[in-house]
Amino acid sequence: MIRDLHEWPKTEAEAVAIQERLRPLVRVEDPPQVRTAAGLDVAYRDEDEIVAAVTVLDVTTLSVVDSAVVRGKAEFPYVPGLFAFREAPSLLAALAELSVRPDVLVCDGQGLAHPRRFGLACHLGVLTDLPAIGVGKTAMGRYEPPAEQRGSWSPLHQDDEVVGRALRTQPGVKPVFVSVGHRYTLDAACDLTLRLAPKYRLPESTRTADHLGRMQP
DNA sequence: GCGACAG
DNA sequence: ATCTTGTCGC
Repeated sequence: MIRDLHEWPKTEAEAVAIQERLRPLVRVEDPPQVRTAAGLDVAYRDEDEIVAAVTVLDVTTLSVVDSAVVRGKAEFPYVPGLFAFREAPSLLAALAELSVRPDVLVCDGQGLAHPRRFGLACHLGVLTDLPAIGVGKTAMGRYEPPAEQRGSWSPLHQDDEVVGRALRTQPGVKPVFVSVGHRYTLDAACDLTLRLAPKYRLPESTRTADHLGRMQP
């Protein structure tokens, strides 16, 4: 179910090699019916102490139906492009404590919108084989600002390909950056993001996970 | 040398 | 990510 957890990298070169090995396992396809969505977020404390929080929401009511929190240590430094190696171990531990298996992971970061097309959402999706999407707060690539109204979007380009979308979840507010993680399509990922963000810029799933992690003593 | 750089 | 005052809006 969860692969490669016992061979976490010690160097950046090992980390890149793992990304390139797992990258072909990403599948882009229509997701099955989504009734619950998990929001994942990590809060940072002192030095390398981190708190991984996961909340599972009913996509229709946006109510929290399950949650888990795990305190841990960052086993990898923050390196742009290798973000998953810092947060994924604790997030996977938190996911393992859930009693409800979510239909999709909504990750705080990128999926295919990544220099090697294997961001956090792809990594978590492949390791768990759960559908996953990435909803980031900053762009990894170039884009034209979408129209000001909620729901409008524009393609996010990296090199010469479309790796995601800049999606306006609230009128007149900076867009979020949506990309496929695993077993999802870009269209479906944007639909889900809009359903999860009826009131604020970020999906309710990441907001509740963020609050939960921040609340931990 | 200068700017970029998920969280 | 986190460090931080006041301000605007619901």
